[in-house]
Amino acid sequence: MERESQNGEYDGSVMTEEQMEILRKQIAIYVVISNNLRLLHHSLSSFNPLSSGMNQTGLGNFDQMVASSSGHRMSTRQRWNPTSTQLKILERIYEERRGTPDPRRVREIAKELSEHGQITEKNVYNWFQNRRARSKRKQPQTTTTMAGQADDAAVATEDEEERRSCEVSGGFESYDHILFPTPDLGNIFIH
Amino acid sequence: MERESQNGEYDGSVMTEEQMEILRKQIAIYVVISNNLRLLHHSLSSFNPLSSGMNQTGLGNFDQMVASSSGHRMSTRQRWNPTSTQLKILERIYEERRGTPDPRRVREIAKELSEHGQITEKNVYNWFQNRRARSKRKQPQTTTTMAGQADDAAVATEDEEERRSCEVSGGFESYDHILFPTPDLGNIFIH
DNA sequence: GGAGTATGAATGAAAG
DNA sequence: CTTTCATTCATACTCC
Repeated sequence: MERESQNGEYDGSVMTEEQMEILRKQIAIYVVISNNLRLLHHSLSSFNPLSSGMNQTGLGNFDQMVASSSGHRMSTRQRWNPTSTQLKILERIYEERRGTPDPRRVREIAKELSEHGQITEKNVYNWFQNRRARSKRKQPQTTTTMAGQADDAAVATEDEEERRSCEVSGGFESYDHILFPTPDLGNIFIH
Repeated sequence: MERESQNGEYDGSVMTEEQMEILRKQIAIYVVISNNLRLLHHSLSSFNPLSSGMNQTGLGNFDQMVASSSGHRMSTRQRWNPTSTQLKILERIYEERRGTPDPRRVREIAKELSEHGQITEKNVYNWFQNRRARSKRKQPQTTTTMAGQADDAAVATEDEEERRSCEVSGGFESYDHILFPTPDLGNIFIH
């Protein structure tokens, strides 16, 4: 991209709607990318606990954010925490049968998941309990539109409820050229 | 993203140091990219305020993140922070019904408080949760100097097999709150 | 500008 | 099942 946007150099010109749309899409993509990277990095950390010994340093913020999962802070783990593999399996099972956990099924699941780390039936049971309970409360998550108008510090943020699923991540592959660009940040913006 | 097989088969294979290093670099790059995008978007917003009508494209809401700059302080606020008015009201409500986080009244409260700034039901809910939890912790441990930081009594449970996976997921639900967040997208953007 | 602290948010577990 | 509690993580704010 040849615009000098990064420097805030606009020389008077303002973006067209079309350009804005492109920008929005790019931003959207980066949101997904960033998130995926975060998750990836995160899971990698758990797969390679030895890496905690190696440089937590060097990349600053991101590492810091992720580092907490591999720091030494976890010496006092008393509460079960699913491994990434376990979580993935749990999520998948949850997707299959969104219904009742089924006491018998719980046993099976626990058995299966024990292959990937310590786990008890109770853990599985609780997980499903929480999973369902919380996914239910997430619906009315209608972000209360806030009207800026206040004495204190109102923020007039337009906020419409839009619940479209991850359609963007679907067209993810076509952005490989974005995903693995040269470190030259000047070329971030395509075209 | 595709490096983890569906069945969670990972056994011995772990990233090499070199691969890790590459990953780190890529992540680092995206950290910068994201940050730049955020800044860019921020400046664009001021150029084209009309964009607010379309910005809620269903992805992480950049605007939420950016919008916070119009709050109290100039600092970009990623996480919700009650305005003084909101806090005052919250405290008052808390005093009224000390033991009741108001499962159903949360909505009312959120509605009311939205008059005084950005807020979601979740924010209100969390606030009461924390308020109660922390006011309770203060009492018994009066003058416990170290307060919440020092974890007393290291339980020192079984340490073998330290699973430090956190909220990694392969599922969708798990990061719905990131992709479709309540006004807080802080996880992605680090500063 | 790095350490310490206050607090918003996430979540496993348990109570109701 | 629903609601609450407890613990922990992450961040922002403050102060030196």
